[in-house]
Amino acid sequence: MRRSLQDQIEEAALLLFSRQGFNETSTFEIAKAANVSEATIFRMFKTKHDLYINVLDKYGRKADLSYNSIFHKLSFENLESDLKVIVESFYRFYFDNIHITRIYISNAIQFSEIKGFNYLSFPQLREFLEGYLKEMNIRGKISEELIIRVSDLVMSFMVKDVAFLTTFSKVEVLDEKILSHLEEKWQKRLLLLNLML
Amino acid sequence: MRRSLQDQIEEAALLLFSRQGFNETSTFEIAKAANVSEATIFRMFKTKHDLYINVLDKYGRKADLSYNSIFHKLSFENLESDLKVIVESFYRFYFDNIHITRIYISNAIQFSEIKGFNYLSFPQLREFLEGYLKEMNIRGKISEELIIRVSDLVMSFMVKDVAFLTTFSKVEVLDEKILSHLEEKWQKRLLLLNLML
Amino acid sequence: MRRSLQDQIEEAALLLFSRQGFNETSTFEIAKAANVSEATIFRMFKTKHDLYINVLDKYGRKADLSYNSIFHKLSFENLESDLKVIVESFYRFYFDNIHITRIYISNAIQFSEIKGFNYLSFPQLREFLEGYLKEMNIRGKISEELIIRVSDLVMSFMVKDVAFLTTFSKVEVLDEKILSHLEEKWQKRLLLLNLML
Amino acid sequence: MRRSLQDQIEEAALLLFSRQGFNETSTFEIAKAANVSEATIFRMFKTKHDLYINVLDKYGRKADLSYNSIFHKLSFENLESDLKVIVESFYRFYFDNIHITRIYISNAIQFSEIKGFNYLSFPQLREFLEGYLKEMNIRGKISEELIIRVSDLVMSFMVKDVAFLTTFSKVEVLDEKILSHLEEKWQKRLLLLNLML
DNA sequence: TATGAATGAGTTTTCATTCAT
DNA sequence: TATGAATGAAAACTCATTCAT
Repeated sequence: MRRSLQDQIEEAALLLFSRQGFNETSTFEIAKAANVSEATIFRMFKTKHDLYINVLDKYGRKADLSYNSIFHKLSFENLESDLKVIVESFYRFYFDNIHITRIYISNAIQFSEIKGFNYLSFPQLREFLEGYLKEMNIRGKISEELIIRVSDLVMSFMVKDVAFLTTFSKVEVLDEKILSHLEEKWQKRLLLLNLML
Repeated sequence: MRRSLQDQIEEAALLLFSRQGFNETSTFEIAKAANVSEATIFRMFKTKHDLYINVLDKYGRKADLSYNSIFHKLSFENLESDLKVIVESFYRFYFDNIHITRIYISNAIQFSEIKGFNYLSFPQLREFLEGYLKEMNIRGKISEELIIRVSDLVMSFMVKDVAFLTTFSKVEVLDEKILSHLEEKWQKRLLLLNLML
Repeated sequence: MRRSLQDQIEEAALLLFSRQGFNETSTFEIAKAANVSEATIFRMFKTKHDLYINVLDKYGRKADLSYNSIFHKLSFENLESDLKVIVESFYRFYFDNIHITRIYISNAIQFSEIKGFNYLSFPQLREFLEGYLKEMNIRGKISEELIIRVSDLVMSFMVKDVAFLTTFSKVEVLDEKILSHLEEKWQKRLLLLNLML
Repeated sequence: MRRSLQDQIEEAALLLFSRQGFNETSTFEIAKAANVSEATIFRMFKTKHDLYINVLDKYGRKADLSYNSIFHKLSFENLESDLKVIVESFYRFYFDNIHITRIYISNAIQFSEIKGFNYLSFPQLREFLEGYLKEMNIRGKISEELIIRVSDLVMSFMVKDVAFLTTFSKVEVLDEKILSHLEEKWQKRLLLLNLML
C-alpha cells in the first residue's frame, strides 16, 4: 500500500518535472496530482530535491531497451533496411520514456547530478548499435573502421532530433505524422551512409 | 552614466540567467551582482520577465558573425581545409556569445519567446556556410545536390557539440584542450564528408 | 480549532479595516493582531482582497436585527414614544455592528462590491419601521400617505447621524453621553413629526 | 511660472485624490498628470501628506458661495419657491466643487485633519440659509422657532444626497437627469415643510 | 530652479518544510 | 502511518523620498 503511494508521488513528480521543470513545480502541485498530502511527500523524501533525484534514478533505471524485440526484426543482410528498423526502435524508446528523457535534456544545466550526455546518448543504445555493426563487420558487410563512424553519425542525428522534438517542439507522443517526417529525413541520411560504405 | 548602469544590470542578468536559469536567479542576486538596488532594476524593467526578454533581445542582436574576418582566411580551393577554418570560426562565435547561446538552449522549454532552434542553428551561420558551398559549386569543386546535404551535416554536428558543451559540461571558455578535442572529432567527420564528394 | 483561528483573523481584519481602511492595513498588521503568521492568512484566503470580501460578507450577514426584542417594547398607542424606542434600538444596532457599518460607509468609493447605501439604509431596518407604521395606520393612528414620508424622514436622520458619528467623529461605542445628545436631537425631530400627523 | 507649476500639481492631485483616495494615488501618478517630475513635487511640498493638506486647504477656501447671484433670484414672498432656488444653488455649488467635496466626505475617517462635517454642512451654506429664513421671519412669513428646524432639515437632506451621489454613485457632473430626479424628491420634502408652517 | 537617477523600507504573495494529532 | 495546520524565509514588486547635477 505504501509502495503504491510512493509510486503515485513519483509518477506525478515525473510528469510535472518533465513538463514544467524542477523549480516551476511546487510540492503542493505534486501532492495534489498524486492525491496525497504534502506532508506525506516529505515523510517519504527528505527534501524536494531528494524526490527529484529519486525520480531521475528510478525512471532512468527503468528505461531499458528490450534488445530481443529488436534483434529478431533484423536481417543482418541489408544494412540500410536494418538501420531503419533500429532507428525507429530508438525513437520509440525515447518517446516511451519521454518524461525522463526531457528532464535529462532540459534540466542538465541546473543539476550536476544529471549526466545527461551519457544518458541521452544512451550508452546502451550506442552499445546495441555498435554490437549490430560489429556483427555486420564480421559478416563482411562493412569495414571495421566504419563501425565507430557510422554509430557516431547515427547517434548524432538521433540525439539532435529527440532533443529538439521534446524540448523546443514539446512533443510528447510519437504519432504517425512525426514518424513519417523522420523517416523522410532518414531516407536522405541513409544515402549519406551508403556513400561511406 | 545611466547607460552604463543599465548595461551593468543586463550583463549581470545575462551571466546569472545563463548559469542558473531564469527562475533560479532572483532579482536580489542580479541587483547585488550589478551593484545596484533591486528598486533600480524595477525602475528600468517593468518586471523580471521584461528584463529577461530585454537581455535576450539585446545580446541576441549583438551576436553577429563577422563574415569578412572569415572570408579572407578561405582558399576556395580545398574544401576540407576551408571547412576546418569555418567550423573553428563557428565554435569561436558560439563561445564568444556563450551566455546567450546557453540561455537559448536551456530555457527554450519554458519560454515560448525563445525560438531556440532558429537561433542555435543560426540562420546566419547556415547562410554563410551555404554561401561558401555555392561558391565552391560554381568553381566546380562540389556538385549542387551536395550543398544542402553538407551544410545539414556540418550544422548538425556543430549544434550538438555546442549544446552538450555549454549545458551538460558547463564549459564557458573554449580553451586549447577543447579545441584540439573538437579538431580530432572533425578530422574523422571530414573523412566522411570526403566520401560524399 | 481551525475555525477559531480563522475567526481570529477575520476579527482582527474587521477591526483594522474598519479603523484604517483596506489599503492602510497591511497583512502583516492583521497577522500580528490575530497572532498568526502572514502565511496562515494566505493559506486561508487566496488574496488580501479575498479576506476583505469574506469579512464584509460574514459580518454583513451576521448583522441581524432582533425584531422581537423591539416589538414587545412597543405600545402601538403612542407614535412618539414608540418611535423613540425604535430609533434607539436602531442606533444600538448600528453600533453593535460598528465596524462593518463603518467599512460599508467609508470604503464604498473604492470597492464596487460594497453597495453601501443599501446596507446602510438597511432594508431590514426600513422594513421594520414601515411594518410598524402600517400597523399604526391599521389602528387608525396615522394616515396611509404618511407611512412612507415618516419612514423616509426617520431613516434620513438616522443614516446621517450614524455616518457622521462613525466616520468623522470616529465614535465606536454608543455611550450615555452620545445617546442623550441624540435623544435631544430627536426631541426636536419628533416635534416635526407631530406636525405631520 | 513656478506658481503655475504648483497649480498644475495641486490640480492634478485634487482630481486624483478625489477619484482614488490618498493612498491609492501615487506621487508618480500625480507627477505624470501634472507634467512635472516627482522631485519637483517634493521640492514644493515636504511630503505627500503636506501636498494633501495643501490641496484640501486651497480648494476648501476657494469653494465660496456667491451669495449675490442667488439673492437676486429670491422673491422673499413665497418660501417654497425660494427654497427651491436655494436648494438647487446649493447642489450646483457642491458639484462645482465636486472633488474637494468628495475628498472631505470619503477620506474623513483616515485624516483627522479633515473636519468634514463642518465643511460639508458648509457653515456658509447654513449661514446663508439661516440668513434667508431670518429675513423671512422679519417679513412675518415664518415663526422664529422654525428657522433652525427648517435649516436643519434642509441641510440634512442636502448633505445626505450629496454624500451618496458623490461617493456611492460616483457622480461627478450634475446633469439634467439627476437634477430633475432631485427636484422630484424635493417636491415631496417641501410638502413636509409646508406642514411645519 | 528642475529633474533624472537611485534607493530603503515596505508590500503582498509563495513555498518547502515542520509538527501535533 | 498519514495528514491538516502552521510557518520562516524568501520572492517579486511598489513607492515616498533623497540627491547630484
